[in-house]
Amino acid sequence: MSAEQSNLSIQDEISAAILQVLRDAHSQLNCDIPTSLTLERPKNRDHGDYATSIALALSKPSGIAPRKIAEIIVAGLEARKDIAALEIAGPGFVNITLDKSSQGGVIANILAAGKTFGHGNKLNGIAINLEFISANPTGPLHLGHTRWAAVGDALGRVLSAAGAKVAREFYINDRGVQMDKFGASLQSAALGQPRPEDGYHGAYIDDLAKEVVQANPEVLKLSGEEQTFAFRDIGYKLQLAQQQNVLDKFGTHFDVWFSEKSLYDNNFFAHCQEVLRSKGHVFVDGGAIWLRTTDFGDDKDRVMVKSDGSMAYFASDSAYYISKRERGFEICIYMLGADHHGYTGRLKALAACNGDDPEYSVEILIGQMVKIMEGGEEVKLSKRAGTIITLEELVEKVGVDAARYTLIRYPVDTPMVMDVDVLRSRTNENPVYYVQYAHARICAVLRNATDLGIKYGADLIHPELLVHERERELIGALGEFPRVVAGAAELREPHRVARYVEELAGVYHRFYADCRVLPLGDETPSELHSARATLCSATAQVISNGLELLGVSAPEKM
RNA sequence: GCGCCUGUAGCUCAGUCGGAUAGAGCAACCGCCUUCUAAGCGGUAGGCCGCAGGUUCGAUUCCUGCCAGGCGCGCCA
Repeated sequence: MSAEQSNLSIQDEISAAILQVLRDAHSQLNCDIPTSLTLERPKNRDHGDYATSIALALSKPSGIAPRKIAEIIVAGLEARKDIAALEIAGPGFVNITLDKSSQGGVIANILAAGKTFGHGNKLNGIAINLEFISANPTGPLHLGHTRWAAVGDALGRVLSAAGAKVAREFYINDRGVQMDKFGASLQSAALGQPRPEDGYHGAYIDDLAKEVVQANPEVLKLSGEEQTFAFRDIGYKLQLAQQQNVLDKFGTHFDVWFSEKSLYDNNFFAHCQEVLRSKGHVFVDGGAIWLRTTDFGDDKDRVMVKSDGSMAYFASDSAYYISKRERGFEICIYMLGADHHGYTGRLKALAACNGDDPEYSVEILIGQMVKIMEGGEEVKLSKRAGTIITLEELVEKVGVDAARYTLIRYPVDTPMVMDVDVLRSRTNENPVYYVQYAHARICAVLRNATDLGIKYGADLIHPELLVHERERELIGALGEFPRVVAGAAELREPHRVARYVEELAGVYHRFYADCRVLPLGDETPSELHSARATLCSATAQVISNGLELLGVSAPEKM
């Protein structure tokens, strides 16, 4: 139902109408007419509620002056009742001012759709595999993972809201020498021996080693390699559970915890190798088995099976990709840290080797570094992990909502600094509170409305009464939400939702300052009070829906 | 050397599938609570959108080159 609603939004209707006018004038224009058109929302209110520059864009291909084309558009729209004014401005912009009563439709849509307002069908039915975090289960999750824990989760929510079928996956790197080092580190910690030089040195290793022994005292009876492996396998499960627990508290949930090791069960890797071989890109050189990724633009070919018969990391990468495709995902999104951006070439080439269009089936998002400041200095040391601050410690410092919101509100391709002191503050400089405060404020107004017997709801919108500049601004902002969500999903940029919600909160605060919602003193309740309260409830709904997409709570009281 | 990312107000950053006067918060200054949450609102001030070319009706946005910073270039994982 939400899909139909967003299709029926007033701006979509008008842009469709403009395209129809242009198509009708095809013989005159004699050029290609675009298939879609997005109305802009002008910054300057003198330019109407919506504007389009399509006349300027079509001027060149048609050879007709832009103002002339604008006239055609205006003539074609003039009969519409939902448009109050049409104006041709500057070189050929068409400015559209909506009829006041037609704006009420937005409020009705919001109230009818409730939690699903903003959902759409832009990515309807597309099966997307969203892989993020993907850490070694050999220690606590740290800051580098934290950005993805927040952004990846939000992106998953946004993609789902746009209609995609999303599977969020955490790839557990539970194979290879890191795991063995981890086992050896636990073993030596438990036995009170010095840690291996290239092992893990964080303080958490001691605790974990104790836990392992406590849960399985018999490991102490083993010896040598057998004991190392026992520590590794038991410690791995405990550490993974700890990661899962922390993520759960952080509000980040996965559909699939995918074990790298499992790629080698039941000859799956052999099957993948055969798939790639059958497509002609596997070769043997120097006793190693390679994938010829240079066929598709990679810098160098990649080893899958080393000359000693052991598996290179890329073997897992390739098998994992094939697993995703065989499980029916058409788009595989990888969210990687900046230090892994060199993977782009090989992952795209891998897809091409599998016969896929890498531009479509593989998307790689690179997240730049996160730094954390406290007291004007960079925080580097973690008590637990020894070197790098952990996700858990960040949450202890600033709380889940502030941490998530701050991580999400910036585009991922720029490095960011989190200032703990700001995140603990409760003022304008802390956007999460700014937005949450707007929501709590509305809830307070609505509670008071109920106490005063002021009714509000879909049958009390009275759009003809909501003519104050601030009211029109607010209604206009509310109507943008579905487009913002669709854009965030399409561009894989959940931060757009955060920025929108901040904007909306600001518009609401200004409305609140200028438009009294509830009766003053012994003033008689009127339809305007109900209409404004209804507008408030629609705003609360949209703020709440926006925060939901970010995994941030929308408190009713603060 | 090659590749990816970044350079916008004093600070932290938005914006850009090319559009009308480049935005927000902080910091500075001046205002607004005898009635809905002041965790809020209004105002003043602050800009060669890194530099130089190109594309065009129009470039902060696209292209090229340069400068500066971050990151990466293993039969490691």
